[in-house]
Amino acid sequence: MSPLNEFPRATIDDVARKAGVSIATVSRVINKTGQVAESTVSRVMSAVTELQYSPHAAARGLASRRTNTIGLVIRDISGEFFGPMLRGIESATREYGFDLLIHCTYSTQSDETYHSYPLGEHNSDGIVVFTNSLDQSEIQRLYKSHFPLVLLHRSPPAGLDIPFVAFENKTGARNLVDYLIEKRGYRHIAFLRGPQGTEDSYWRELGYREALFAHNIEFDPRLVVVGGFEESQAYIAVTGLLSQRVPVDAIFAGDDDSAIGALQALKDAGIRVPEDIALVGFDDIRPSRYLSPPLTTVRAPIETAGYESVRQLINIIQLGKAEKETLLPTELIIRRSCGAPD
Amino acid sequence: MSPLNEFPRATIDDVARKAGVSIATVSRVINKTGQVAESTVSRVMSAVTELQYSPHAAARGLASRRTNTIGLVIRDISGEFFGPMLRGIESATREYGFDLLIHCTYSTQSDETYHSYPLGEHNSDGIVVFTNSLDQSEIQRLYKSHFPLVLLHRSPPAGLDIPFVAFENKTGARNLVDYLIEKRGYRHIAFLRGPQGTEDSYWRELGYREALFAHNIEFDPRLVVVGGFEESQAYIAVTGLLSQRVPVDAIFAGDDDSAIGALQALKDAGIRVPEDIALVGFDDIRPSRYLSPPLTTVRAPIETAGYESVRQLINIIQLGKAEKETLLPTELIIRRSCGAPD
DNA sequence: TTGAAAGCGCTAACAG
DNA sequence: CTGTTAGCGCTTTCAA
Repeated sequence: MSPLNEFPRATIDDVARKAGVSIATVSRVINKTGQVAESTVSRVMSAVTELQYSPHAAARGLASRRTNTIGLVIRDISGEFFGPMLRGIESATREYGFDLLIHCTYSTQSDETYHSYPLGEHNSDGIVVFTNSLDQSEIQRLYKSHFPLVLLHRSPPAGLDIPFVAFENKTGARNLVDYLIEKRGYRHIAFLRGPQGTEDSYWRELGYREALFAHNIEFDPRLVVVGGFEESQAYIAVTGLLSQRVPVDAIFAGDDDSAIGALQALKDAGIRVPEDIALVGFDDIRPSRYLSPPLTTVRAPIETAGYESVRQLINIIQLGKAEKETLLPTELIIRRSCGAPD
Repeated sequence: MSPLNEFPRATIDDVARKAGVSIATVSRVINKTGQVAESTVSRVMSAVTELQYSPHAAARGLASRRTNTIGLVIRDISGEFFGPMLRGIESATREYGFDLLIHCTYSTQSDETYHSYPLGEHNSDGIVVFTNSLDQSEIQRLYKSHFPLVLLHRSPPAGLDIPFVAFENKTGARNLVDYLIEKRGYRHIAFLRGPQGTEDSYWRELGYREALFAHNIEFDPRLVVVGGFEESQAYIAVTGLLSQRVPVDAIFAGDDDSAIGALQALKDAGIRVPEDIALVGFDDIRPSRYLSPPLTTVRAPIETAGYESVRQLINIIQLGKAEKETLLPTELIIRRSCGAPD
């Protein structure tokens, strides 16, 4: 009936039979566990090749209580951020010989009969949780069951001692705003926040405020609006900001996506960038260098962060421990949008 | 020793015991297979909830001979193409209740003792193969073992009857070049090929040639150079083309990435786009609309193609059949780079 | 409508 | 160095 299994795969028994040994020996050879005579090894190996034998992952997992798989939980696949991040995650995963299972929590279809946990001890050896893709209670549940966990671009909920990986957001933002003030002479710098509760946004704003404070510039709440880390929302936010008639000579968009929306809003309002108002972003996504003018921003090591999160996770799985906190440095990328010469 | 299993998960036995039924009944309730009394169902369900039971994927797979997982094989994770494609793939996967396993074939580490097949009947119910991520022999092996397979953005090797999903590349290119000739009056149109053996490039070039032919423009091989679907290579190719002093009034870059490189080459050579030479691409990736001038291109339904490939694959898995060929239509996106008014 | 029991293919003691 | 054997947690006949 099922289209599967019309031509059954070779099993460990087939290999054992063909090589004239027991399945235990085959297992030893395949997994390089225990001593096996040279001649036996080669007999087994040729049987493996001949039969095109590949161990059945489920059987292996069941017997060894290890899945050899790590899971990635994300909210959805979107934006310029995702590709590089996954590239880092995948390469670490493969480098350490694990498989990669991906799960998006976007549309939680609630027509399930029972609350199924998509990723967990039943199908992976540990998971990387991206920002707020999993709610607090689920993180807590996994944590309490001692399931290996690493958080990417978010810190753990209060009281939970879970390793996490993030950018040096505050320092990056601080350096950027310092530069705007010191080298380019701006004093009325607006900030475009990310969505409510985004940690990245929180720390970037803190860096922004610190820079203002360090230069004796009073923080003006009217200059902080919500750009939502997103093009269209940023457009609206900046349009609104301009209509307020508050003096603004530069805009720090919390991320490059919102910078793109901001740029459009400025252009549509007939404002020249950077002559009338300067614009800077954060992340250095692909389109940023192609904008007119090219965008000054802070380059975040997105791929490295992904890689590192998996490395830490595998440390937990294999050694039982990892760095509690991995903060990756950023780099200031100066382009024309801040008024710098080409 | 192992950090795992310090707090063992609930098994089907635990649930059965707590609900006062046999494990067979629990299985029936969970999988909605077979008749179970209303009252029994609710007893089982509350036991499940209470114990936070989640079926062990490996055990399930071993017993049922189904993994409930589909695999994606790609060469590497790169470019603007990847994100949207994966979004489509993931959403179909989730919609049909399958898990998604990803494998990159980029650096085939050959230090494996035996040739391991990363994705196959041992860990997935079927796989989607992206372009040329898997060599012919491996595709053949899987095909011959009747393993469910769908090819994405490539057609099957000769003689193998494998369903595939792709864009209407030829029609898209044909429409684009027709437009350049008919509406914008260009006659000396260059073409930037993709890497050797790329099917997308092959069909796009065919559309380009058809359009020339249909308008009695002789095909000039000097106008076809290799842009490699990549920024830096396209830069070099276009720079070389310009130095040849062959008349060119428009460039059709085989994809948008190479269009970006071409644009830079033109600018660096002091050539105005579109006044001196027009430029068009294919794909409509994110940066294209932000270039100066914004890029005329052909929008390809990248996400839909991903979605569709999984849908076809699941049809094979569940019904044993699928469309042999799914070609998705493209859309002409006119922007300033081809000389069109804003 | 329910339960008993036989595996699924493999790993990991434990013997030899 | 090698073989025997007992499960891993679940699905699926087959009986009741």
